Amino acid sequence: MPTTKVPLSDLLSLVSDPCRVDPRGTYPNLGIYSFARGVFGKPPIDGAQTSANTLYRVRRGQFIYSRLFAFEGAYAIVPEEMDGVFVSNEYPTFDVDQDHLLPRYLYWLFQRRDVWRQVAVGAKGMGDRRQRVHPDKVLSYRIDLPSLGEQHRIVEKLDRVAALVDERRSAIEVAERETQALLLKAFQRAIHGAPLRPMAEVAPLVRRPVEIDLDAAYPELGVRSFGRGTFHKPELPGVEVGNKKLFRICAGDLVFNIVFAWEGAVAVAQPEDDGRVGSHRFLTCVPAPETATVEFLRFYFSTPEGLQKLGEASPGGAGRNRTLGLKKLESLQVPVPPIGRQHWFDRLQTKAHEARTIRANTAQDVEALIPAMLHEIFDGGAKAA
DNA sequence: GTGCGTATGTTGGTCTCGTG
DNA sequence: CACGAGACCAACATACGCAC
Repeated sequence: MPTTKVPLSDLLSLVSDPCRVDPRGTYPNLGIYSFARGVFGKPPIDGAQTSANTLYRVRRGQFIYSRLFAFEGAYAIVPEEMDGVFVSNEYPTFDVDQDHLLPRYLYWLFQRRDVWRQVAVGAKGMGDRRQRVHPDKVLSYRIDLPSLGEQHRIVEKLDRVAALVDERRSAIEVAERETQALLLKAFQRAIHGAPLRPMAEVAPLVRRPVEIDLDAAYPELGVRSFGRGTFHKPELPGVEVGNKKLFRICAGDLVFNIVFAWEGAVAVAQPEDDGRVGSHRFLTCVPAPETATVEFLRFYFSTPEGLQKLGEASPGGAGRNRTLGLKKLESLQVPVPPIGRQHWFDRLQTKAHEARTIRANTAQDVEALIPAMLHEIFDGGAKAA
């Protein structure tokens, strides 16, 4: 590219429009999402509540960032609808010299991780997990500055592709929801008219106590809420087990995290989970092969009906900690259609899962498109000197 | 085993104090 | 005395473990 590098200080000027806080006033407020995902409205600041005595007004088209989160891309252009909104002193704001730089071009430039990283190099803050970025760091960052016409062309191109990506993304989301809805419909058909039987008969509790060897290590298994499956916790050395009882988990177990079962902490132990252990908070149930399949039951506990039953079997009100009662689980009634119908449904689940994997891959490709274009446009050709 | 309180981790934010 | 940077705080999610 036949352009020269220009420091942002030639194009941006740090501005500040301080307003003394009036305790009788309220001040509309904005925040900036990390990863350059734009601004968001925050609840207005109440002049009587806040301890700040100065707030700063921002104007549309200004370039703004969060000093605390610049390292992870909290940069934005103030949109039309946020004109005149207030921010604290943690949000440096700049006027853009629009005769030479399109705000939208700057927006696209700051979509790039590379740029965040380069601007934040040497950022202040050692002991703290965060690193503030000083406005001088931003102003001294040097960018390629093509002509306004060229900037227009680049912005137009990126905006066009971004719109397509958005379209694609929402199409994927729609397909995802549709699959889920179809699956639920199919499930309801599968259980239509099926008898209800207690868990104790359908998938009795199977506990496999572990003898603790002080020299051994015990890899623990966790179950995420909201049906998000299992996860691996670090190994627990035998000496650290203390008096906690551990139970072995086998692939194919239906595992309940009893504290969070009511919000969907139910999963099927996968082959890679086999042999891991869980505390007494993790219940493992094994379906009787001729009666029920584990995936069928897991699905039931992800439906509104199944979750409601888990909720009813989980008393307690210590915040989100609601322990699923053991006896209550054993007597919990689940629908048990003929095993053939369950297998039919499980095949549908497998198909749906495959479709979801394919969509996830497509989604990944789609999401990679913009970063690839940014790379090509902003650092194709000449390397920074 | 159960129910419940509490510890710990994560994230997004403001406060305040030492210092040049 | 303004400002920068760590201290501190709030809200929430997750995990632990005591006492009955």
